[in-house]
Amino acid sequence: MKRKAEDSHGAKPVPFWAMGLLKTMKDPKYILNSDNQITIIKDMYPKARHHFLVLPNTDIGSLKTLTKDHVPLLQHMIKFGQNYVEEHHQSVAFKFGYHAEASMFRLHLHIISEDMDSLALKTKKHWNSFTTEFFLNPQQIITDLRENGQVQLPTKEKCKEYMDMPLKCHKCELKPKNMPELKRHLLTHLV
DNA sequence: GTTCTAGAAC
DNA sequence: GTTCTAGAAC
Repeated sequence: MKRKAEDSHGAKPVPFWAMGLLKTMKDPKYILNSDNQITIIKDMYPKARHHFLVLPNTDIGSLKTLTKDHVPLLQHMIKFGQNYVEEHHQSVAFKFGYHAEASMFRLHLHIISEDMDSLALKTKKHWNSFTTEFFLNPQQIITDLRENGQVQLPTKEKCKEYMDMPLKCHKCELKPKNMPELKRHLLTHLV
């Protein structure tokens, strides 16, 4: 019998790259602002002209480990992000949200400008992670915690369904046949 | 998460 | 023949 990529307890090993955010949030080159609770950084591979991440300074792995006690922190993360973009990018429209399944360790709130104009935006998965229900409303996360004490996450199957959805423009009804067509089309929505 | 690339799609 | 995507990465 061949051994799978699991340790003796059956837990999946965390790949080294999944720890990347912990390093990035300590790198002055990427840090935009911080306080004693949270840090806001530039995403290393921005999927739009402006793409930031707000992370708690304490060791919160993901949405799965959140409890009611985290509600004030989560509210602070949103407010901190709002203040940052209002001060530095006043005329730019942003979306705030969490990925239902994050690849990178350490909870992170995405703040991404609505242009989606970026060389690093390459795949259907990239696109659907910001434009389908895979992208979770941060206020809904807080509501879940208040009402249920935990976050209501879509199942693994639902997440795969969102990732596999056909491409659709987030600003109009166009359904491009592939990524290059989508990216060309996005330019027509730029101001 | 990204990079790389085989083979599918065109 | 070229473009494009999906899956492996020891």
